[in-house]
Amino acid sequence: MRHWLMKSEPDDFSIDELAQVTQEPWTGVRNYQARNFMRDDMRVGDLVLFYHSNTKPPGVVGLAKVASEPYPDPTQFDPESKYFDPKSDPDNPRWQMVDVAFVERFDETITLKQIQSQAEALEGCALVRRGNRLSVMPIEAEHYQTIVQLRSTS
DNA sequence: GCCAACGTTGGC
DNA sequence: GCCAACGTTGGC
Repeated sequence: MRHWLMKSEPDDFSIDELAQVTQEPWTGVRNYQARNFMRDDMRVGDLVLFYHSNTKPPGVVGLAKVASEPYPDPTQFDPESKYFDPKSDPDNPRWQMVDVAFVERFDETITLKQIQSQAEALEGCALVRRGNRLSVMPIEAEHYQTIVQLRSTS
């Protein structure tokens, strides 16, 4: 099983909303690298660190899991959507995504600051690399453990 | 609000 | 194919 981190701005879609709806299509990813991870590498049941970006404080706020095979993101064909992509061909959709299911909401956010304090253990982790803007990224199993263990030490 | 980092676009 | 201009992300 692989581990992932998926970012969302809580104003857009938060862990609380995921907890309410239980499962949600991960629409709106418009970055090829992030798409490729969802399309090519995710498997149903993979665990996901749910990350809130552009908020105070940014950090991991809970756990989710991959809940579907990849399929075309419908918002790319919806002219009313802010994710509409007029260049995407319906016969060969450009953007694929997966559904994500709620697993757990943490009582307290594991802040980016806490995560960065583990720089040594997280060597090579995309999340702590400089200038990283990927919204979907793989996390090594050991790094996943390092991050989740920050729950009890906070 | 600022700005560094990075992706995309388009002229050549 | 290069690269400058521009747009977006996201921490601070």
